[in-house]
Amino acid sequence: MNRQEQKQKTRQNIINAAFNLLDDNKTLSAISLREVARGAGIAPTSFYRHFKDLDELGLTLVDEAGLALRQLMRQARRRIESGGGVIEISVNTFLEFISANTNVFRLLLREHTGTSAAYRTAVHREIQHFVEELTDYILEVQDSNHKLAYLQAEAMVKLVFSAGAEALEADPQVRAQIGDRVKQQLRFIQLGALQKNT
Amino acid sequence: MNRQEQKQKTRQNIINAAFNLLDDNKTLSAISLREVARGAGIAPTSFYRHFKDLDELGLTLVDEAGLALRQLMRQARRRIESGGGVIEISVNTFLEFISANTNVFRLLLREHTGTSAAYRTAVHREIQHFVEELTDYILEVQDSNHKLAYLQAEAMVKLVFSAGAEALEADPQVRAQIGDRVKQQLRFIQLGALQKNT
DNA sequence: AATTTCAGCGTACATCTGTAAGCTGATTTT
DNA sequence: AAAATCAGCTTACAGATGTACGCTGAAATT
Repeated sequence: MNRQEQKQKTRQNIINAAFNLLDDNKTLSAISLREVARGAGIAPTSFYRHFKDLDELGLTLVDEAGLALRQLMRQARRRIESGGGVIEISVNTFLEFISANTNVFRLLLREHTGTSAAYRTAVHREIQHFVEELTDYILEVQDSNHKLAYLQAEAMVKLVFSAGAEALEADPQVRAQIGDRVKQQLRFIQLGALQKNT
Repeated sequence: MNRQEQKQKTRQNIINAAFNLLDDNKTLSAISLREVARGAGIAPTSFYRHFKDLDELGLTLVDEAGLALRQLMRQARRRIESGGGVIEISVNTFLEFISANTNVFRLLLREHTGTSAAYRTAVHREIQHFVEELTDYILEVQDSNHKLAYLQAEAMVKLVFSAGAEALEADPQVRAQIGDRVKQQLRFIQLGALQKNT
């Protein structure tokens, strides 16, 4: 194994260790360097060979979470193109994402209203990207004006994230109910926005 | 001054100190006993004369926040009775509340998605109360069925809280824009729910 | 007046934190 | 083959944390 490869691997270990710490009711600002090092199987001080700061690690995690979010969007779009109700498929895809990447979503959720301004804005940017993509999509399929479409998209994303927050702590069975509920609410918005437009 | 009175006063000092610590990017789970004691002007160990735990203090704070939320609802209802658009007045009242009780709202917002399950459910309960009150109100004025009204109320509350989160970090000028935006979004929901009903 | 209660204090300790300093040994470069 | 690099280690230290223990003096009770 290369030296660079080895370093990359350790770096990934650190990142994974940090994500795993989120399981245990931790915020990014609440995890400690030593904990992370322990989880990654390295000495505390070795951490500095990879990150200048815990903050730098934190921002890296947010970036990774954002990346996952974009993959989620791509997947949803692909599924929609192969037919099916947009709302139905989007919500399902989102809920699957939450089940598969629990800690990634947890991170986004917590840091969105968290204590670090840097993390907050970083997460906000990712969500904003989400909103903009949805706005474009609405403009494509729904014939509306940009401002209206944006308002609609923003409201929808907020509701979906909010539902995701609930789903995070619920049994799979309850999750399905949460999904159904948010789907209906999204339809309210869709109907309302359409009516407003005409 | 009575002994009891003095104790009450110190207790309030502790509570105020804790609320003030939220200013400075702290979660309930991130504030330390010693910090609080320092802020309240007592020795660290004296804290235990008033609270068993930091957790006990935390739950007390959540309770106080819930109380403030109910007062907010009462005020909004009173204003609505003296005439004016429901959405308009509700959102305005809510935004005023946020400006006047910044840290109370900050607390609710942070702990709602925070790391302590106990705080989360405590906050959830308060918000749920909010949703139920709004459901009843909708049923009064809008002639709908209970399930639909509940869905509508829940969506509205979520959007309002979400907007509140944004407002919390914005200039007063931007706050007004946020208010306008959420008002429009609430109208989407209202329109959509009405249409769905008929 | 004598006794009990108890809010608040000071001291003390074990545990955790971030990080500075310098070493080691394998990998890479020359 | 010799030299340089550098990921990871050990040791060390100064802070911060929660909290156990026992004291004090004023207020409340008897």
